[in-house]
Amino acid sequence: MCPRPDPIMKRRSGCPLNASVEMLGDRWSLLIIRDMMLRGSKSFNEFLHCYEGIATNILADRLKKLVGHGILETEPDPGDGRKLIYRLTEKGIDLAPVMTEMVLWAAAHEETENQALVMEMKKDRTKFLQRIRARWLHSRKK
Amino acid sequence: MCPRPDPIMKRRSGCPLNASVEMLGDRWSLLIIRDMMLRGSKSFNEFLHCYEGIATNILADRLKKLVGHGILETEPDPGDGRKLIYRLTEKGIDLAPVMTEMVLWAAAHEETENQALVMEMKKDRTKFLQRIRARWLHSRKK
DNA sequence: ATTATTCACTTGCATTTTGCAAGTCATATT
DNA sequence: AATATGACTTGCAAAATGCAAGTGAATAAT
Repeated sequence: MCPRPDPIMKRRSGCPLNASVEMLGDRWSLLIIRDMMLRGSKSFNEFLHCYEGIATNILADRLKKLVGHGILETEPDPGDGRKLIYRLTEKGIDLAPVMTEMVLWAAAHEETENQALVMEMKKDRTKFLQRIRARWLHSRKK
Repeated sequence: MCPRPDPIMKRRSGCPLNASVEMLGDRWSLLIIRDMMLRGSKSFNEFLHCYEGIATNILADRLKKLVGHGILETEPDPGDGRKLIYRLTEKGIDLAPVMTEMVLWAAAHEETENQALVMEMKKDRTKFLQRIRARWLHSRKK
């Protein structure tokens, strides 16, 4: 009885950076989260049409893992029985600072596009993060 | 003549987050950088004995890629001809804020160890980053 | 009411990456 | 001269990735 839902998920180490890397250290997870935060993507098809072009099987796998890690949660679309709505959890939206630092780092050291976004982040990091969180809060209240 | 050394390295997209993910989005790169920043590791053997246990071929590959991305640089050890000294470049040490946010995120949402480090980061993020950079500056002046 | 389309996935299969064990080879140490 | 160390390669099995082509339920069009 009462089988603990997540007894000891074994990690390579207890280091917090390692925990992050095991959840997010691949070529797609953070891009999915980016599309949710910045473009408001929330369905399989919207993720599928991200600029980088993820394959359907990989996307399905990553969504499953992100939900499993409590970074995303799902809800059936009330207006369309085929659709599933994906949303960032609190834990998920808390990745905004990570994403911001990664964007600013690359923008500072590589040739990248979307300078408008970078400028907005650089100008006032705190305000930018507040805006992302505010949009998220707004989107989740029915 | 004059073959441009890095003419157009093609990425999946020009998004700065994608650039970061393509350089750092795997299960080892950031752990190597962590060991350099926090433990002062600087040789192949030191990286090899990180707690998570990386294999020699993967380590060699990651070091090569990190050097290729300008995140690390090497220098032969003046005292021992077998040894190579790896050091973080300016671009590499600039990853400190990324690492910090990833650590704080995992510490906030997962069960992790090394609470001393986490506390130090949380207490005063700016001061923590300054200390890391100061140590790095000190280690690189001969 | 039937047909076509959309949506969120699976499945099969080839390619690539990862991981382990065992070399290799140039210094260093004894 | 013999042994050990440091930084890698190499071979090979297993896992992850990527592409194309399904599948099956729910909706939209005719």
